Amino acid sequence: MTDSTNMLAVVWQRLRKVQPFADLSDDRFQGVLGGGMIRTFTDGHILVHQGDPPSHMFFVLEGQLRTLLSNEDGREVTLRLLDPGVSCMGTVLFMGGLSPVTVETVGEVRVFQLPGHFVKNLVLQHPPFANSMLGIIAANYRGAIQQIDTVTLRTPLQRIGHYLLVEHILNGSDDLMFELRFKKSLIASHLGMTPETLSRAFRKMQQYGITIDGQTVRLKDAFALCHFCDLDTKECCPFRGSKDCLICEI
Amino acid sequence: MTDSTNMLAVVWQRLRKVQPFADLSDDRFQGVLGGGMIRTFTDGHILVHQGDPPSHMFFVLEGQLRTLLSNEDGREVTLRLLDPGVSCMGTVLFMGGLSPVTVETVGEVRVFQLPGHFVKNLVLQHPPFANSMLGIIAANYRGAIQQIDTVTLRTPLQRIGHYLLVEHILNGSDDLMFELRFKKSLIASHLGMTPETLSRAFRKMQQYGITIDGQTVRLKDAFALCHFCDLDTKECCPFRGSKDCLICEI
DNA sequence: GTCTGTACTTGATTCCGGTCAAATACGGCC
DNA sequence: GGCCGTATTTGACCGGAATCAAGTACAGAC
Repeated sequence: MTDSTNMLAVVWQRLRKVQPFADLSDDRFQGVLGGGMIRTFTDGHILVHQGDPPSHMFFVLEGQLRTLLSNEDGREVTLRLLDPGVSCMGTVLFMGGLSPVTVETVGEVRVFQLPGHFVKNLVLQHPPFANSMLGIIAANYRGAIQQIDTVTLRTPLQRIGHYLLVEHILNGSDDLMFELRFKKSLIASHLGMTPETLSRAFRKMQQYGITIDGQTVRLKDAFALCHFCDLDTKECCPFRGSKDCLICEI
Repeated sequence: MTDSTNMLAVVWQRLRKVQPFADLSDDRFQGVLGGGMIRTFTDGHILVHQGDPPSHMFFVLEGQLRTLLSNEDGREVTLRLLDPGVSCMGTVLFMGGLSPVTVETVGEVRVFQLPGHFVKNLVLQHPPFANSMLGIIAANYRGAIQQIDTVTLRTPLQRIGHYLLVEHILNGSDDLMFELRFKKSLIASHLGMTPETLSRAFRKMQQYGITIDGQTVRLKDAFALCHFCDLDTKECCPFRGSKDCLICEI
């Protein structure tokens, strides 16, 4: 088996079942694989600069990416933190104009990149694919709205509580202990605060029965984070409406 | 001519040439009109509550709408301010789940509302429509990203400068005087600050040769707002790259 | 093991924007 | 014109997060 067949097998395995490819026929998916390429980058590599014309849609195969905004004096906000199976720049392709975001690797990363015109053609030729793309973009939009909510309407403590809650739910919420997926400085940047503030807020969370040690988060009980729940998150909570949840009670 | 024919004429005139309808055939557009309905609301009416399941996509015919987020203690951020010809809730339909935003009238408003399932069907049946929807959603997403940039990376003064610049460009940028489209408290809410801070910042703008008197904005010269330009906005600037622009020079 | 660089924590200080309160301007109405 | 309600402005004050500055923990190189 050649190296490139090996790689393709990896892509297949990673991307076959995720949006926007899940609804494609095997044939068409094969065509997609042929239309794109696999690339590997080292830590801190910039895949797209703010202001570049968008050329590709990227799918994370291994490692992590982040999308971010920055201003002239070097301050930055992290918009999204991407794990394997997740895509970026798909939206930007349809915005017209230049990319408002920068895409940067976090550690060593392997991505699958698909040319923009390829994605656009697929949208026009294959309605279910267009539908998937709509779903992806809409989901990203929801994330952006969530972030606006977070940075404008919540205190640092609430932001972190909410972030931990979402992570906990993503993690299956069956364990009272889980690992932070990203290093703290990135989380701080995502939540629109400095690492110092994040650190202090983590300490304060002990009052709520939540302790953070390194990358490990420990919860006193399954409902420790309920205090930070909101309508949006409640929808995804496996204990939704449980009598033990103080918030859901109300 | 009956009243309802009159109304339909208004809708036709307002919506025929705007996205996502511009690319539809007259026949299909007629079908769209038949599938939706026209409604009128008074000031402060809530069309959609945060947490409602999204049911319709709305198009402003006359008046203004705003979309907003709010938290438990009544603080709110305005996400978008909609003038006639603009739509909302289109994105939310494709997000799945409940609406993260509230939609509220600003003054008396006439809207055209199209059922969600109607929009979704059209997307599946008519690829160019799907493409338009992608464009709309992507544009909204760009707006959201712009807003994150604004509230996290810019000072109040910069936010307002940028806001005025965009308004100026939308206005055609041929006049050194233009009117604010929205009342100041709404603008403040959109920019993530209090009316007091907005007021003080307006005053400071005099240093840059920009005076605000009531709803009227006066610029010292055509380049007074260049100080607040960014890459994204530069793309839309009619004087882009002009030698007279201090910023573009660099 | 030490050394080194990075990430994180902790403390002291500063400053910006929010809050509260009061004054003022403005538009609609009679 | 005068009156009233709302929007905006202005001022005084306060609090919380950023900043600056050390100090600490930790992983990796050797």
